[in-house]
Amino acid sequence: MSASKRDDLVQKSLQAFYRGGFHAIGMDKLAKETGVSKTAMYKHFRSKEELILATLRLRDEQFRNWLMRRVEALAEAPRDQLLAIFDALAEWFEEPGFKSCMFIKASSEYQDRSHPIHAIAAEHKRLLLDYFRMLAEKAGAQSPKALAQQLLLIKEGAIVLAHLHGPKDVAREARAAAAALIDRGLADID
Amino acid sequence: MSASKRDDLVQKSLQAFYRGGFHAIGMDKLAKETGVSKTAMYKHFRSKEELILATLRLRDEQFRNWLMRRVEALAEAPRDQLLAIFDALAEWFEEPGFKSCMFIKASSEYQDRSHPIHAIAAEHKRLLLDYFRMLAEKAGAQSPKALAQQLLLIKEGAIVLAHLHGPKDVAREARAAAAALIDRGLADID
DNA sequence: GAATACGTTTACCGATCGGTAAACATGTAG
DNA sequence: CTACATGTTTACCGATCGGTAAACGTATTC
Repeated sequence: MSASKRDDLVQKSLQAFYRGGFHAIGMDKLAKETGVSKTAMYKHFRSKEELILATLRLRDEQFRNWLMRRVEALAEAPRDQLLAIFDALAEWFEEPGFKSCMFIKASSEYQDRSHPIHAIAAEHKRLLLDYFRMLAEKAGAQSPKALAQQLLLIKEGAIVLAHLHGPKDVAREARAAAAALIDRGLADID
Repeated sequence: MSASKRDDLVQKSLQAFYRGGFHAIGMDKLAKETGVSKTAMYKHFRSKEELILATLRLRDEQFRNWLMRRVEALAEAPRDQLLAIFDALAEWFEEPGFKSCMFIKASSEYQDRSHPIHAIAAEHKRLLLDYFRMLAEKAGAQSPKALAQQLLLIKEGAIVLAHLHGPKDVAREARAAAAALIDRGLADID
């Protein structure tokens, strides 16, 4: 029960931090929301920072898993999968609880690149970049790295603007921009 | 002296919040950093939130002014000015103190769209969108609104990734993506 | 049943949070 | 010089911050 209780704590902390922010959610509030006593929390994690790191590791796994599964479900050909990224994003933006990206928010609250929380956020984006590049390679892009980076730019921008302005036009224009860049990145001659 | 002292407080608060984050910088620390006593601060602003709003209003003005002047200095033709946005961004990313966008960070810490701080951040991006659209119109884009939105997506993504991964490749790929979308958005036939 | 071990709750720590009241300068008008 | 207004400092408020020690309950082992 101990291992699952720890997982339960991390899962519930993840939701609380996602909804409320890292600095804004204190350990007392977290104990109340998760139903785990403060002392119990400090038995599993030595500090708030380590708990946050654990929630971010879980979120990284959850999100990338969700995205890959969704992309595979929406399209088969690598080229179409690159575009399907933005269909998946559109679905995410429409979810009721959508509140931007956990890692963008983490890097906003822990701004120093040397901070472990910032570093894990950067790593998450790096892994997404790797995923995009793999798809771009399979699709036969002239420069998979450049295309992946460009698509990641659009994805991050879309998240930020969907959070600020609502999902309305954002997902559509992100998809349109991505389609144009994919077309261009896969053309035989440019 | 009163008016300039207030401006001075806002200016110094802006720097402190930009470097440290909104929740992380308390009013005591702010008093110490700005050299203005806490009571004096509360004479000018009824609450921390109002002070934050004032810093964001100043930042909005500063940033949009800087961007427009820089774009005008870098290019003359509207089409080139659209691209020059990303040259200006590249310069910004290379500045020593660059730590993402104040408004992205504000919306990360005050996530509810109904919150005044979130709202002012959304408004800032809306004003940038208007500026981009005006340039796109002057450049003769087929759909100025769509092109402006796409360029804004890239800009926001670039800021996020420059903050997370450093300025290295980000500005270059942002510019390349923008160039492609501008080409496409200004073509007579598509 | 006594002793040991382990996880939970309760109560508490000093520091800091946002915010305020009262004491204290300082300048100006009569 | 007095009287009043203005602005600043000092000291303080209850609440909450991240984190901890000790009391307590419960199960296992001998």
